[in-house]
Amino acid sequence: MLATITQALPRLSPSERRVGQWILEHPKETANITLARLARECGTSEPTVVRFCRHVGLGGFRELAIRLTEALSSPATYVHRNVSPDDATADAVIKVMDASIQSLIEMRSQLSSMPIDEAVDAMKSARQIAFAGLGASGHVARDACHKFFRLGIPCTSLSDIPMILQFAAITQPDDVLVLLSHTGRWQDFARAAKLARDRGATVIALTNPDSTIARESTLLFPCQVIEDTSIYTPMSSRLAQLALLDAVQVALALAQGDTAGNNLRRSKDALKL
Amino acid sequence: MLATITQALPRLSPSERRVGQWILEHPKETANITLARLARECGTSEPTVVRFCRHVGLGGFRELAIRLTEALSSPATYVHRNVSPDDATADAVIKVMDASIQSLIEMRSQLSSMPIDEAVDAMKSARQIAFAGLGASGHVARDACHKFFRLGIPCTSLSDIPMILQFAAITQPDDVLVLLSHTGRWQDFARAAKLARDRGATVIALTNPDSTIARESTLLFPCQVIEDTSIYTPMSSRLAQLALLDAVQVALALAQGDTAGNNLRRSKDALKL
DNA sequence: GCTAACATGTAGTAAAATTACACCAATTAT
DNA sequence: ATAATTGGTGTAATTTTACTACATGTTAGC
Repeated sequence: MLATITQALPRLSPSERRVGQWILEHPKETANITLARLARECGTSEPTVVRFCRHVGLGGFRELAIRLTEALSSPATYVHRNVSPDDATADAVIKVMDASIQSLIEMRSQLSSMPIDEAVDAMKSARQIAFAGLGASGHVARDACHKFFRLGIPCTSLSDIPMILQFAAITQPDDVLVLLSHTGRWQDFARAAKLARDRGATVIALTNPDSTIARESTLLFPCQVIEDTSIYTPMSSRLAQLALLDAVQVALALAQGDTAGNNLRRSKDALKL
Repeated sequence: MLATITQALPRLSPSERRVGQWILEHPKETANITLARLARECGTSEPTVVRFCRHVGLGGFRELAIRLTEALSSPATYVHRNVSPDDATADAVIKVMDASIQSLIEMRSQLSSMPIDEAVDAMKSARQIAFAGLGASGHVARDACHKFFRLGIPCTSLSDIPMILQFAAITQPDDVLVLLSHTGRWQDFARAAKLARDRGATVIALTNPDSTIARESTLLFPCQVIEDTSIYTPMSSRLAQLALLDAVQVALALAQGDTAGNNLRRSKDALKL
């Protein structure tokens, strides 16, 4: 959460930035402050504070308190530092690992705000599930497809724009389309989301909450991008997405009960030598 | 906090006890419920809930939410526990996440014993790199391929046995073959490793150290499999492998110096809109 | 110099938490 | 046995708090 704020800081307006800075300086107090007091403390007005919350991907001021206590009580040990060319290899490797761990820890602390139950509901009764992603997200999509199909649900993975759009155009109401995008910038994804939603399908997005795709989707799993200021930094958020999908898959398996248990067991047995 | 409530339970009045019990049963929901709803949920009135809060040593209802999220998000260690069918969804999801985090932390602690520098050396001067994996590891292989090729080195990913064997049979001394296997059991992989090594190529294995593949390879990155006693447990080691390859890639980029920097920058720029 | 987009604050509204008070039941004292 | 007292509980009013709609000012672009 604190990382999200730090990262969002530069693209905020002056007054909102003051709010963000104050929070970063007094995270503990912010946990149980009142909207009015925080506004006064930052020399601004209440709506500005609320707008700030929205901009960092929160539903409102109330959520800020929750997210913040969450962030403070989870041990934030693996701090993200950038890799620079003069790092010794060992240092660099550790840094990369730490960044990965950190992104998972952050995701963990945000799990409670994710619509997992809703997603599971939609998937449980789905006619088919399609996972769509480009580039690095394409791998995630394929991985997810491979994972979910073992539960006995028809799955596809789509990794180019034409296929995604075509799929969206012929969805049925009980289809589920899962969109994977780190930035949420691809306009065609948003178009696909709208298409599918208009046809009654459930659109689940794992993406930047402050994006078009997020707005066009039925269910949103916010995945903030840790902006990689260093070109060496890999996409740790990719790992987080994978882990999140793991979690959803397990939740779905539990919801399915015996069916899933049997399917999983059979597909594991098939690999035995 | 939850302990405090449990402890206070017997000395509370009937209606307040109902409140306490409901909270203990639904701790996650309580975190962002409203006073009115909680009262209705427990079949009592709002003041009773407030009185309950006072009785367990809190200043008011608002503090309850804070203390509760604190309690829920604080478990310091990410211990791996198995998922069982009667877990509430939220619990299961947290467990899966914890398992993933734990596997990365373990990998981090073993980094120093891994032949990263040797691997980087081999890759830096490689004519080409091939990543081979089946099933879940196939996705890892493709991901790695996509990642390393941005450094300007010719890469392929191989995800079926015949292709892997064929590739191994025609390798040249400055080729690198990376084998990905969780269990290390596939005999054909070991055969491929031997073939390639006989032809002078470098064989890097990310696998179970106690396996044939491990013995046949030039460089070994030991990846222990967290034996999944529960069929619901997903392959967390997959994440660890991904993260490890991330780290190697960054190490390689640093070793390449300017070349890598430029290549990375160019491939990132190509995605800009 | 005008328009459009954005930033920010004012004032109002809805909702949520808290408090004051009244009622009832059970127990105790007369 | 009945009146009085106490603890528990809910109703309704009050206050606080978060949020929204709107208006004003400010900056950037044509």
